[in-house]
Amino acid sequence: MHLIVAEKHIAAKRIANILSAGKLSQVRVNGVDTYQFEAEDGKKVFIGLSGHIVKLDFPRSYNNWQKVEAKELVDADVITVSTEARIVAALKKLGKEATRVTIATDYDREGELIGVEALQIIREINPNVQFDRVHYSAITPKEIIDAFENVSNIDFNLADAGHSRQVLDLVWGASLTRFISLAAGRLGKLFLSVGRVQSPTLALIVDKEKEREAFEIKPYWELYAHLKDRKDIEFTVQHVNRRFWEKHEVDKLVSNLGKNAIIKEVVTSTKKDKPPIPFNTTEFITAASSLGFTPASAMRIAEALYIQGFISYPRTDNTVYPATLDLREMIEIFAKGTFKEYAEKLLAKETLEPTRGKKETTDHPPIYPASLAKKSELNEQEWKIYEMVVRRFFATFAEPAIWETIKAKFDVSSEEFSATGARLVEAGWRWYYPYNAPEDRLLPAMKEGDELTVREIEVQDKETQPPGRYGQGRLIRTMEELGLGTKATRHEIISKLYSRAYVHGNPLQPTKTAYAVVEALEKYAPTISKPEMTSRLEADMDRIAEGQIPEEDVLQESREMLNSVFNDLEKNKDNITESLRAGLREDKVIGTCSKCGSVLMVMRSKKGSRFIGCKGYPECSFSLPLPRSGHVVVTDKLCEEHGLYHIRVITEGKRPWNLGCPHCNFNEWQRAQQEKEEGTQEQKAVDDKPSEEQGKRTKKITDIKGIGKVTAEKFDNIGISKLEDLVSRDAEELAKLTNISINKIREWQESVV
DNA sequence: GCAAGGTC
Repeated sequence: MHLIVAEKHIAAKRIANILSAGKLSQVRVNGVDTYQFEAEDGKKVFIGLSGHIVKLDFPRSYNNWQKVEAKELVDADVITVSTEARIVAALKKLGKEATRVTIATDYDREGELIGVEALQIIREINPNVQFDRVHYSAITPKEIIDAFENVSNIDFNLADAGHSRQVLDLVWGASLTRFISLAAGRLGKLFLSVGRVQSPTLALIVDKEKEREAFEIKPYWELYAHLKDRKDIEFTVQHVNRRFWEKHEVDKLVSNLGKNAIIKEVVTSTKKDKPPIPFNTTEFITAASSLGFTPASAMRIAEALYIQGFISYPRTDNTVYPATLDLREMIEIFAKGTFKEYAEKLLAKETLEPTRGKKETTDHPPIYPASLAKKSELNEQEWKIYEMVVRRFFATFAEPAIWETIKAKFDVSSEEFSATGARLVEAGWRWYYPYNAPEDRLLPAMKEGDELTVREIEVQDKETQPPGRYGQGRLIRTMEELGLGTKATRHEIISKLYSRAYVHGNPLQPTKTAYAVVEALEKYAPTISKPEMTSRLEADMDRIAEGQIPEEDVLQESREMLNSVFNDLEKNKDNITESLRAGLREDKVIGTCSKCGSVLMVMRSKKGSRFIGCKGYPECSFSLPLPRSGHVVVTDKLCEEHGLYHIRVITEGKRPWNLGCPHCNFNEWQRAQQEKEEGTQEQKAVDDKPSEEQGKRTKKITDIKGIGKVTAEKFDNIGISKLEDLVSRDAEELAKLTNISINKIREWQESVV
């Protein structure tokens, strides 16, 4: 039997479909769908993985943060543990029968590693199995058939390169995370994380904030003249100095200006505005940002569209359509339906020459629309994203847009003014892709020597602005430029910074805790706070992939470096603890106590519950309640009534909750309580009963709303029959074992508590 | 409980 292993289920299915010419059967092996058919040379079985099916970790004995020092992780053993039990089991079962294995994972470094991970599992059971590798960069009949006619060998060096990345990320990340968390005394859910990608990203945000703080705001003035031509058409021109730094200068100038203006020079020209390049993930996220989508939601929606078959694979670096894609055929799909007129116009062209971006890779094609959707099939947000992908796809085949521009110079009492105008004369690609088009800036027809009247002189007060904070879209772009993260992880890294309460708001604003962590790292572990760690790793991985250096040497050198970082860290542990704690303290300040004027801050009672308390305690006993769970983030928005900072509560996997001013919130809660009391006095006795009953009833899993027989059986299969078991197990693990969405499971777990 | 990278 010939076993073919793809990176994901859908890829296995589509490849099997192509190679069997549609004559395949679906067979479930250990709960995993596989695709099989009889070929001339025997039976072929296709299985899809779910990306990595194993991960690296430390042995269990290193798990206790308090007992095992962070430094010990540097030279600790690194073991491989499986994360996809069902798939691993299916691989073993099929691998035992196989005489030949073909690795058909994605054509990139991680794909090579994912393939080798699967192969190693198979070889444990079947050491002598024959194996090979196929390469394709789009799942089209031509590419797939070519690939299987030209099989090549697995590149173990390339997989080693990927493996070295895994080891370094784990060793550096886990050890420094543990060290910083222990030093700050932040254990449990509130730990402070450190990583090769997240820490330099956080440093970008902190550095930007520091730049803003250091920025000196300076006033300046701009001078405008509102003119009127002979036909009474009005327009505005600006003094060529643009910015005046002294008010008296501009005042003096204004006092000398007369009522007449003369056109000194008119230059007209045409400007070509090139069509946009195909979407890769970063380009897509940037475009979606300008429509108001966050990167995480844009990717979530793209994933949903991909699963439904409406768009191609959304995680790609590639900005060049591979030659094997039949582009005309792709456009023909849209010759009916919503985009008919656009498709027809493109199809009328003799040749279709798409634009190409700078990045050409082998992983996947750029993102393109894969099938025709009706508006009624999608929700509003999905439609917006889908429409954008379709329009962008079309725009990449369209002509440039053509603008007519005018630059004119004016003389008012020997002072020079100027104006520019632009008018779109040929929409070109902008007809297909009308998003964020610049507006026409119209100027009346004019020629040199024309005389005009000055209707009014205007001086505008302005101030220089500090550099803007990073919006999520811009941050993703910057991360890509610096080589931080990958197409599939950048938006997740940003989500991570939010859920660790390192940042809040959009554009992103760092907390004082983030300042403290970044400063500690920059001082004592600068390697991991800079993007250069990634570029250096990339260079090392290239050398491993090319066989110039063994993986072990790179790991050895890196561990030595990390050990010397730890020497520094341990020498300065007290300093680090002090500065981290100072940062954490600052993040807890809510404002000033209205009763005694002392500082109000987030505190913990002896029992462990959280509240806002006054530093003047015990003389002053003012306090406000806080929600029991989630990160409390103090924002910089001030309540005008109470002078307290607004609060946001962040829980991983949930939308942030803007609680607002804690005092206002408390007042509202009190009012609601009172109304309830007044309205339900008599009903109270009745209300108590059901809750008692509920206490007795919620013993069985099926008592939870949304869990029926089928779901209960799924849980039973993995050994969960009691409510306590459901609640105490890790939601993520349960999601993997049962194939039920993690959010559902969390919802059920929370409904019990 | 720790990272980053796949995929869902």
